[in-house]
Amino acid sequence: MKIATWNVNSIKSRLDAVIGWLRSARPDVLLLQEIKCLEENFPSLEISAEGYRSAICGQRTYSGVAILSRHPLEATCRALPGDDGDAQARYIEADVNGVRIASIYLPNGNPIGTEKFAYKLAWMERLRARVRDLLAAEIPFVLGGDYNIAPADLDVHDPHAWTQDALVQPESRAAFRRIMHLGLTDAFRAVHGNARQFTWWDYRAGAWQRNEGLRIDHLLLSPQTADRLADAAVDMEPRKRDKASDHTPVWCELTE
DNA sequence: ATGACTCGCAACGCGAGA
Repeated sequence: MKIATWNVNSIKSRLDAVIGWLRSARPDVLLLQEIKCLEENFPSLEISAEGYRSAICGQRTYSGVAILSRHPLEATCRALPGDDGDAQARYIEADVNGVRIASIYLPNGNPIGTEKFAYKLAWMERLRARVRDLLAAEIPFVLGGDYNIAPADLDVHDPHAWTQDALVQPESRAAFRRIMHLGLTDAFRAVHGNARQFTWWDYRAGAWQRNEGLRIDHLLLSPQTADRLADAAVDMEPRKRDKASDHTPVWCELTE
């Protein structure tokens, strides 16, 4: 079972790229972030024509997440529990082939010291509670998405240049570790050890051409799915194309 | 360089992203 995640920075602008990647990479499940549209405007027909069902959590202009699946999927929730007042479309969860799968768009949190940063940390605490509950229920899961966290300096092209950024703050990284320490596995790291590999490159200043990026998109596996981890990688091909998203897909393969 | 691009909105520049 191949599960991938990709922040597409608008599904409307990236529909051809997504369809092309579905055809070439043939994932069983593709998690999308920043679809930037309401559910009613999501191109479900075009996606369906490629053989994929979809579950959508949309909003106007910003954010928005989706789960595409070649297999039947049943949405289990369309918001991260823990704050009924949180209207941002950043979390959707579904069961596919006996695996609970979530598409996550974790808040960016910049600038640090603002309510945006506090929202990020609070959101991460809610995510930790969700992970704790899934583990307690012994539900096998894969939580994939744009975590907006570069877990270590290895995941940052120039750590010195990023010291004031919410994506690398000690509080951000500690919150990420609190989640990981519940017993999760970072699929890319489990397969590739300390390889230096980014998943996002700024559109500006030739960051892509200079390979000046961050590794902020992750697939986090529960113990039962980590047992089944056969392979994982970052696919750089979509980032090379014209009109690319600033993120590129990350995928993992689970044995059946 | 508090920059640089790219997106949606529906402005005819702005906010947000990371």
